[in-house]
Amino acid sequence: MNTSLAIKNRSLHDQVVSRVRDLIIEGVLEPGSRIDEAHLIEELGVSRTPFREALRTLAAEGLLIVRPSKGSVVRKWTPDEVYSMLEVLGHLEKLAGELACQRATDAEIAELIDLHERMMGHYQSTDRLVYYKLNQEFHGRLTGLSKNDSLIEMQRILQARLKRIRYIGSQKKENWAGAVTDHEVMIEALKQRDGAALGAAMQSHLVNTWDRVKDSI
Amino acid sequence: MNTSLAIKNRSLHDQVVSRVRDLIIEGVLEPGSRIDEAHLIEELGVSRTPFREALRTLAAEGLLIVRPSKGSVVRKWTPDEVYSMLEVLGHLEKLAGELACQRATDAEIAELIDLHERMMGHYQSTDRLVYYKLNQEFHGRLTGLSKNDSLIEMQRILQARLKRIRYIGSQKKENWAGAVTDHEVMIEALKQRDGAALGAAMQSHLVNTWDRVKDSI
DNA sequence: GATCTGCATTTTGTATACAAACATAAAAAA
DNA sequence: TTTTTTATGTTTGTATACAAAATGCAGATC
Repeated sequence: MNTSLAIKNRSLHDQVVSRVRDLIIEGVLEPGSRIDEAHLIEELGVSRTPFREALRTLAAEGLLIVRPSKGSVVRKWTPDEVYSMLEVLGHLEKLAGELACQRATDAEIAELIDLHERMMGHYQSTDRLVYYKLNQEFHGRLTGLSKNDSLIEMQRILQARLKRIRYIGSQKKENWAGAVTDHEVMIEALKQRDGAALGAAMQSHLVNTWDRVKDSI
Repeated sequence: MNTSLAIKNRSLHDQVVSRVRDLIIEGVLEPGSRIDEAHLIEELGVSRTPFREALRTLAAEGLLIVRPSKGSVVRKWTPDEVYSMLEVLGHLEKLAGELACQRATDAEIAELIDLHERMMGHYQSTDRLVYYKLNQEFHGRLTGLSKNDSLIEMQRILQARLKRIRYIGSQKKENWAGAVTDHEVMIEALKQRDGAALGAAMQSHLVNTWDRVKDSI
């Protein structure tokens, strides 16, 4: 019943939060749909108290909305909201790119280049899901190289909110090719430690993301 | 007992969250100190369940840390963390300034100028606390003119985390004068709708903030 | 047929009880 | 004296019970 909750050394709260977060991000719980407390606590094998605490955490992360006395619903983003998130995320990743060029070690850059190569492999073999997952990791890791914890945190929150939408946007073939081109430019700038170029590339990558996803929201 | 919790049309959760948030921001609950559940529950006149849900929300906002089985503590920022927050906030407010110049109406700009004038009045009369409060409002309102909800939200989170620290940093007289000069530059750029200048001014304002606060962390 | 009203059912919100983990301090051993 | 052990009280975590609110539906009314 509570099979996958058996990870040790993590509080029950954290486990419930990440379980439900995954259900939202993966689309098992559809945007706009109501959270069925009774059903989910049964499924997760926890009682209402920790489950509801987890809902509060997820609401603060922006993944769902708690409507007083009317239950919680999975948050559904309007096109305007998606645009605003991409606008901010693009700006944040621009900063991340600039800082990464200043602060990353050569080894860290090499690792990221390696990750990029692996992504290219999955692009060649049209392994969409693996590419998508590595792409999330790529953006997270690159932001990590900024060595700025607040930046990393804000990027992670926005990335989590956008995950579903980006997944949908990655499903058209021509979109994918465009994203890959963007990444090539980013990697080139990172190799040269050209902060301005990397920042600009990351920002325009997210502007392009809007073009790719806007029709599927 | 639960006197000030009597605001209508707000869920108990929201009321507890904002009450405790205020206690943290105002420094009644000191950074690093443990949250005395029993005591605060008594004080607020609520039971543990909604109180603990509120703690989860505040933890997600970054104002406190829940240590499993060891209680919650008011989050205490390291100098590095404060620097990282200011680095991000400066960058976000730079974007806000640029967007505000594009998207704000003339009336909105006039209102902000009016707020600025009022701040100057309180600067003249060395009314530090009022100035400080209006200053928070100024930054919030200016960010609001970006018309970007995600940006507004991220700015608010960071501003809440930094509130105490900025208050401390505003206590030296020469610091205050510097901040006022920054604001003059910002208002001038806003009047001209010069996005680049306003963005740069806002960013450098936050860089200067670091200089003002760094010794009092 | 459409809308309203009242009741039963379901769902949500809060309080409380119990169990588990932790902290403290006194007693025992080294 | 110092360290370890054990006992005790306190705090935290979770489950559950009860109260309040919302929802759905049947019958009444227009």
